[in-house]
Amino acid sequence: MSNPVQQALFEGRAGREVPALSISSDAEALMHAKLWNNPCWFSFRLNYLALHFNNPVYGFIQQHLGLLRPEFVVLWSLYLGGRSTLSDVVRTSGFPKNTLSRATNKLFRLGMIERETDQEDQRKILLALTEKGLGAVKFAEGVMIEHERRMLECLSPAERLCLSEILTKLVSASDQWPQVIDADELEPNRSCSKPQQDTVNWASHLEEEQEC
Amino acid sequence: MSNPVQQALFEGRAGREVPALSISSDAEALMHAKLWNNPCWFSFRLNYLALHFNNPVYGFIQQHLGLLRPEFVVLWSLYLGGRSTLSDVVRTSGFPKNTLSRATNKLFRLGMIERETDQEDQRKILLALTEKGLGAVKFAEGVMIEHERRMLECLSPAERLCLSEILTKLVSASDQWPQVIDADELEPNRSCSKPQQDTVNWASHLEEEQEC
DNA sequence: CAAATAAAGTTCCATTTGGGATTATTTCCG
DNA sequence: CGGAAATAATCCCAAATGGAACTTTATTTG
Repeated sequence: MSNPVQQALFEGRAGREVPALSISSDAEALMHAKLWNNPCWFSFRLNYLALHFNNPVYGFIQQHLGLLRPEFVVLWSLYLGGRSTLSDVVRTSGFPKNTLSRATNKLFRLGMIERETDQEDQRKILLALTEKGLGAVKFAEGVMIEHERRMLECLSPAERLCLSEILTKLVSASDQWPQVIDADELEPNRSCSKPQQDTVNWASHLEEEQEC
Repeated sequence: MSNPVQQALFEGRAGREVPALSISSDAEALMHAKLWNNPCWFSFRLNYLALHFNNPVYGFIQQHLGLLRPEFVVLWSLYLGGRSTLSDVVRTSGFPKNTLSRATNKLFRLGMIERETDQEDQRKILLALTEKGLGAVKFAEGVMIEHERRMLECLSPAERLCLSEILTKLVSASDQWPQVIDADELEPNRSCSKPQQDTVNWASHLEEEQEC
């Protein structure tokens, strides 16, 4: 562990190594700072890469299928998981349930899914793709796979393997991460200038704000 | 390359290896399919992991600082990049400019940023953190770093180094990815059942849809 | 140099979003 | 068994969002 980058990674401070390249515009300088000098290097790059998948792909889906992201999320879930309830889709997608309920209604009116009340448990409504829904998914699937392929083509096969293994490890560990952060858990001695600061103070200015 | 996972990665089909574990609920089965049987393994895991950072962290920020995500994005940008214009933040964040314009107004009214018209170019308004804005960022920074640390603690130092290098490579290549996907680029012979299908058909049902 | 074009920010307004209450069904437990 | 708690899905409505038009200042071009 002689290398400063390895040292930083060991301490959990990776990603602060700065590639030496000349910066032309101000926006480039800002992007450079966000990418290479960000204390949350991992999360920022994660969001950055996710954005570069989502924007083109969901833009395409909206333009050519007329479906919003939550709507396509339902289709994709049913494609991968088969007949499922709305709650199952909610739990595996991170979208709120009323958003997906609306999405489901629209897909049903478009004839892309079918609904059937579960006779075992009449609270549940089982959702499934129709032929039309499957066609829509298949239509988008090619574009999604192709875009992902282009994103990954800069990596060697070994690097792709390594990435897959590491992301697998992260995803598998994710059930041990806190779903919600509450201030009580924060250890009081952080690098903050005012250690004993009241954590609720910040929000107190908001009540005065009405417009906008 | 004897191993089927390596073979899949070489062909760009990684992530379809299925860990043998027993599945209890339906939602778990669906999640399993999404994680381990998803043709877009990379993008799904990317979004999944990003969600597990964003939801807790922005939930915390909203609760304790009273700031929405676009508002905090502006603060974080100014923290990392120093004095910047709104357009620079727009270009490096992926949020639309009116959303960030509103965010900027709110931050200004809260006294968290200051604005100064650039005397070189009077179209530009330079934004900078105030003491109060810096305090808010610092308050959130500890929580963000801690949450990211917890996400990465399942990896060995070598794995963190490897992940950092691979994400760096991906981010660096991202300027060569298409920003937008148009159907003209699609090669006609895809694995779709109807190769000659009109790509615009799908959206044609939407005009009829009024309510919801 | 004036007209056309571009760029930075804001405003307008229709659409989308999501927290919380509501309804209906099922499960739990005394 | 029967009331309380839990679960599935929807509804209501205020808030957030983002496309497009607009205003102002700068740059390009004929």
